[in-house]
Amino acid sequence: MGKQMTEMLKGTLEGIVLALLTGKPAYGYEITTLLREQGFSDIAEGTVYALLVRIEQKGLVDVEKRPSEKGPPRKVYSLNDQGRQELQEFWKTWTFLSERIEQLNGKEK
Amino acid sequence: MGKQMTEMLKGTLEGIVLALLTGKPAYGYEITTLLREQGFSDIAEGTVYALLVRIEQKGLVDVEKRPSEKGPPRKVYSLNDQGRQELQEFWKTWTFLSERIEQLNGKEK
DNA sequence: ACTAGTACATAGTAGCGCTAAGTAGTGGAA
DNA sequence: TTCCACTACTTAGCGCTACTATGTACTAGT
Repeated sequence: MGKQMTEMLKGTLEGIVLALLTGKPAYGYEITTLLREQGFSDIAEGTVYALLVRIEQKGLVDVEKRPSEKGPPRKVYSLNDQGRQELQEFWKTWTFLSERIEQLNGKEK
Repeated sequence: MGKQMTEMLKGTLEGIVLALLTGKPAYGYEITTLLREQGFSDIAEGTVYALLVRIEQKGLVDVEKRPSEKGPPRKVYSLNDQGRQELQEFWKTWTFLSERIEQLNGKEK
């Protein structure tokens, strides 16, 4: 990751993961793969797992352990009501910020 | 500031300030005021000054000291070539990130 | 036995915005 | 003339988050 991207992900990655979880539950390894496919090609595994621990402790997701055919058991995370609410606030904050920034983009030159 | 916004500003605030500096030089107090007017209503003064120290040390801006009629001398910052280059990279990173996130926004629901 | 892929965990580090407290200068109100 | 408000800049310490690095554990193929 570039250093810029690393800093920018602070505060947005949580929202991104919550958004990924909307509709369909997922487990850590799966989420990491998804993120990498969607362009965050060198997201660190540890980053994702640490984030998942965090959002679980904040009570934004429900967790269920399920056996895997190919390795250790998976921890499947699904968004709960509190998580959905947090996600909504994420969108509000994001929209606000991105509007200001886009405005600055227009101004220069 | 909400905690979400605080985290989101990490990595974007520097770009925002660099963008503000495009075209017209400005000093710290002025930049803080500008940011507050543009919606970042409770940006901490210390945050801005610390950021200015940082971008000066990274060599992204030129600094000139000018007397003020109303207080201590001002430190006027202007974007230099390296700063303009950094700003360009900021836009690239921002565009990439915001496209991914906007895409997620469309997907849900 | 070895390797690769799947799956999760965590201690330590760096970077950045915030808090809080300070210094310094000017002008107006009490 | 004392006090306050505004202007203007500085900096130590804190909390949060992504990254680095390393480890554990299970399965399947060679």
